[in-house]
Amino acid sequence: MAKNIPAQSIELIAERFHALGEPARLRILMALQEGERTVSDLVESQGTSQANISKHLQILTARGFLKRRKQGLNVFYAISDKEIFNMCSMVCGGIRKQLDARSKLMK
Amino acid sequence: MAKNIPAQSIELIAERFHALGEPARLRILMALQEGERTVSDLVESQGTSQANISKHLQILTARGFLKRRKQGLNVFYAISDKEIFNMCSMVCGGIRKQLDARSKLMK
DNA sequence: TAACTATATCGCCACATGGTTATGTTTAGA
DNA sequence: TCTAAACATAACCATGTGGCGATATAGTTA
Repeated sequence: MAKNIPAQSIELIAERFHALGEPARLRILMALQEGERTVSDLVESQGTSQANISKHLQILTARGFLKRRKQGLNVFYAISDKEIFNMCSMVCGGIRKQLDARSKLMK
Repeated sequence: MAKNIPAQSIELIAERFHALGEPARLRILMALQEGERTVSDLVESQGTSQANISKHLQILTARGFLKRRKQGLNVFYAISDKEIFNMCSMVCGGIRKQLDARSKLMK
């Protein structure tokens, strides 16, 4: 399946996981799950500074998770790789398994 | 699919992605793909310090990716959640798509 | 052109993190 | 019990990173 991943690619893969390993960025992705949003929209819904949102959007875009569309004064961001959510589901499954195993040990 | 993820879980998901967002840890996972290994095995194959390997193993274990088995003086680590590799495959797919899109722009 | 709005970027600071060396702990064997 | 081996943990340092406020830039409108 995921065999024989060239050593060089490891860095690229890590970069992507790293980009997803930040609650603030995951929250942005969740917000975008329902459709494209402007920076201002996100600033409002996430309750953090505009500079902060822009920085996170920049990272997610550079890693290929988001796409940018400029329209007048606004910039719309949208999910460009929906696989993200499958990955989140997998992670959730793992967490569930881990919690189950832990609660069995506690019995 | 991955809808309605409670806000509280976001932190847990991020923790897991974060654990995978480190080349050194990904390399350990790749090495374990072929079966369980002792800490010494990994120290040798990864070419870094034993303390460093142990620290990474601790993180991967705490996040539920690895399991530990002690035998005499040795400690064997093994993959406990094979979904990791599916996730890596997804990420690789994303990278490929991104590179393709980029090379088309360069034509 | 001037003023305003939306976004990007910069400079800074506090904190997290990866790596190293040194030390502790556990287990096996003499 | 003493020593040595395998691993874990602590202490430390250098670097990376998330957050903020301030500022620059681009596009709109008057």
